[in-house]
Amino acid sequence: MTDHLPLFRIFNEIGIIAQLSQTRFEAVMPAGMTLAQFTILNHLVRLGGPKSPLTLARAFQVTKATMSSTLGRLEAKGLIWVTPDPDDGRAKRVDITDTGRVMRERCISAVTPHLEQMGQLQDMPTQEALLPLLIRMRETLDIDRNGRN
Amino acid sequence: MTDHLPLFRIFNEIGIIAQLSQTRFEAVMPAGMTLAQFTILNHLVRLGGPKSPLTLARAFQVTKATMSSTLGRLEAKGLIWVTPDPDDGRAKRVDITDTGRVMRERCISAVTPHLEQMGQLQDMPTQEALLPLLIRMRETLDIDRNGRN
DNA sequence: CTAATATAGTTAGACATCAAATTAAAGGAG
DNA sequence: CTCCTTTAATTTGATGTCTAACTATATTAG
Repeated sequence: MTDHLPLFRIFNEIGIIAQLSQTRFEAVMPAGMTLAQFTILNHLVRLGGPKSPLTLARAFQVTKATMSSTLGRLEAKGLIWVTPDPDDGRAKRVDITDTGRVMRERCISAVTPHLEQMGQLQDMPTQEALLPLLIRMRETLDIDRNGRN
Repeated sequence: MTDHLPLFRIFNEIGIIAQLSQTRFEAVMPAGMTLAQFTILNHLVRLGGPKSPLTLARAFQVTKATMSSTLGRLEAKGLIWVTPDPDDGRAKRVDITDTGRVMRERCISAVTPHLEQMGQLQDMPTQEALLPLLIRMRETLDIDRNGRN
């Protein structure tokens, strides 16, 4: 099987790369910060808050349960701020705090040099070629998925 | 940051694809079987057993602790067979059982049709182009890593 | 031979993740 | 207005994963 279907090998390589790169990121980040947590802070800064937990879950394609748990940790650390949605009694609104902004900056400062260094190991054309292929692949998986949220 | 470094976006896409594809696999596999567990069974069949836990950990680039935990579950289900290494009192030898072989076959049968269907959504040239790029990328990450095992 | 170091595995504690079940609120059908 | 269904979020229990600390055995230095 693994021999006949290149797709299986592709998924295999992707899984290993995802694991290795995530571990690498987290090793240089401020203590206790994970990629999942950073990504949420970054999203709130770049696209602007507030966002509902469900919106965030969809943006990162994780389940509501996963988002619930990660938001809980961010809130406990004072990096985000969660309030009830005044327009919908079921929903909440999540936004980044000033502490959260500072933490995001620290994460970026910590990670950027390593990212640049890694980028040099890999030539540019390779990177440029890779991205569109990956995006198409992700979209294919996405279209086909049974909406989890 | 995410806007300036293509490498960051690449890792981002890879992370999402890894997550989605793994979840997809596990949804169609026999109940209780995970990708990690299947991969170990498959490895033992394809390359032949027995292998030490450490050898397996290296093959999949996970820590010994991770391998220990997954092997524990496979053994509890009777899918593998673990014995002390007669030549080295610290080591163990892991091999697949007949039950394990049957389970591996069931996993392959369950997953293959889905994999083929997904392969058709993605044209062949794209797949062929992708794999070598990913392999190079993984090797780059690998060379640079601080050996975990 | 003994002491220091290295290697194989396990355990403990944390986090992200999922599926399934639960709670609470909103919306729609009569 | 009441009942049913849908939606937002949480909780529970499982898995894979990591790091750090630990045990036990092997190897190497003196």
